[in-house]
Amino acid sequence: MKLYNTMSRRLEEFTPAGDEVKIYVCGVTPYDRAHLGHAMSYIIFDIVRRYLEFHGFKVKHVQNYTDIDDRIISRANSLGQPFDQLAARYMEEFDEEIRELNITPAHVFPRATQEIPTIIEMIEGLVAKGNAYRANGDVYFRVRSKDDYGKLSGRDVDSMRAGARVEPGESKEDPADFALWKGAKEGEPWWESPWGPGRPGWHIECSAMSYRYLGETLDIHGGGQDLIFPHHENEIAQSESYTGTQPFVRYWLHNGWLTFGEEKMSKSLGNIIAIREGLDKYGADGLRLFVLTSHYRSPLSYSEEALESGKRAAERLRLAATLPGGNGPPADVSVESYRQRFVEAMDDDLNTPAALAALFDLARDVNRARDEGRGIGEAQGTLRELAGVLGLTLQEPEAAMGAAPFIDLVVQLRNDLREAKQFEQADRVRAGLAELGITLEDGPKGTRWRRG
RNA sequence: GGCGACGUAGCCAAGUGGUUAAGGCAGGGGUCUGCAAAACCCUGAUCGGGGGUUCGAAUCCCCCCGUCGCCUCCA
Repeated sequence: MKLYNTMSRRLEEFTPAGDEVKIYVCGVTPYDRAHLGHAMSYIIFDIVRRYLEFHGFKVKHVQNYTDIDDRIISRANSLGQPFDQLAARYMEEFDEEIRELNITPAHVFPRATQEIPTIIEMIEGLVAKGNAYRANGDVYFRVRSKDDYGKLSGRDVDSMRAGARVEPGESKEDPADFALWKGAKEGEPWWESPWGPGRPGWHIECSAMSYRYLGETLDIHGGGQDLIFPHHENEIAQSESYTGTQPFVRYWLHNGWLTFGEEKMSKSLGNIIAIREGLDKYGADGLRLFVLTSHYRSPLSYSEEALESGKRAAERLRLAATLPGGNGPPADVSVESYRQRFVEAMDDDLNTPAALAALFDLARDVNRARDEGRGIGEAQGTLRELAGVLGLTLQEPEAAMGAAPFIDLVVQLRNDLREAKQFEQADRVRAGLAELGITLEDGPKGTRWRRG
């Protein structure tokens, strides 16, 4: 299979370096609710993993939590609660959302605050090698000590200097240098270190955690495109300087943006839709379909219409895959050619829109065969299997299934009315259920109901 | 200013040199149904604009118009 490598800026045939594929995905900073942009990114990397496993690769997947950083501290302070309590709350929420989104959990979910020894060890190594220096209570990475700095994002240090940010009180040698360790200010959480009390800077935690759990070289490192610079650029600088091994990462994968209208969906623009809201409104499969109808490297724009479309499309696949077929001769559906289309599409840098198109065509074949009363078990099995590779559950939303016996009872009463030709009464029952979000379908084998 | 992405039917979105330009949603017509729903059948675009290369371009080159992202908050 081919993957687009941000480092080389082209498609490359993927082969892991060892027996298992080592994947590190940059996780969230739990300072607020996660939004659909995050969901998009983690759905995409879930597919990377599922598809690698589909191909028979053994995968080790690590996804971190950066549970200490400026935003967490400032939000916690403004809410008047301990930073770790705030982070814990959002990590819990995120875990639950991941579960509901049917995203395969990483094998390891390390947290920055629990990796302080590794982080300190790495910083010490960088200082010892001359890649980092202390300044007041801080430690900075010396960008000029790595001559290929900027190779991932296509920047050179000189052209960056103008825009580099220097906070008051910082004493960097070069404006482009970045913090590995930040000395604690009044009222900030801190850990003891050789440079005095402080906390890790942004970037170093990922280098430390990926090193600890996956080693010097990762097969795949992923995240949103906004992480290319500075985050991933800096990770490369730290990791390669520390280990002396190149490359730090063999394949860099970055997903495009979720936009809201014409703008990027982001906290700072205040145009976010929370994952929770999306799940409640469109369901896990609906959200996933929405994400997958676009290629992962392209920007995807949010709109209610597009999400609604995803929800309807998910329902179409679900019904095709689950409604029973007839007793007739097995359908004449060449599942192998569909499987081949699917694999070809996915092998081509995870072309999920094309892969989905194959699934929808297969669904049409299934439906057609069902209409003819033929056996469709095999075709449905293939549909379910391939949809599963994309992480679709094809399950009905689980909410409110406790009402099922009552709905069954009402449906039965309505059918009594229909048998008595009391259609007006029967239609009123149907309309009433529709108001409650229950759709009825009268078929030759009786009445079926579903949510939506 | 530097680097990058994008503009395909009402909406979302594949395709990047060569059969009739995928698929989804929405819409219209039909079949089925007591009526619906679901499903099935039929139905829509020459690819931002202009020029060029080529036997042949949505797909390559040039110019123009428009949109967006990154340049140390960010999946």
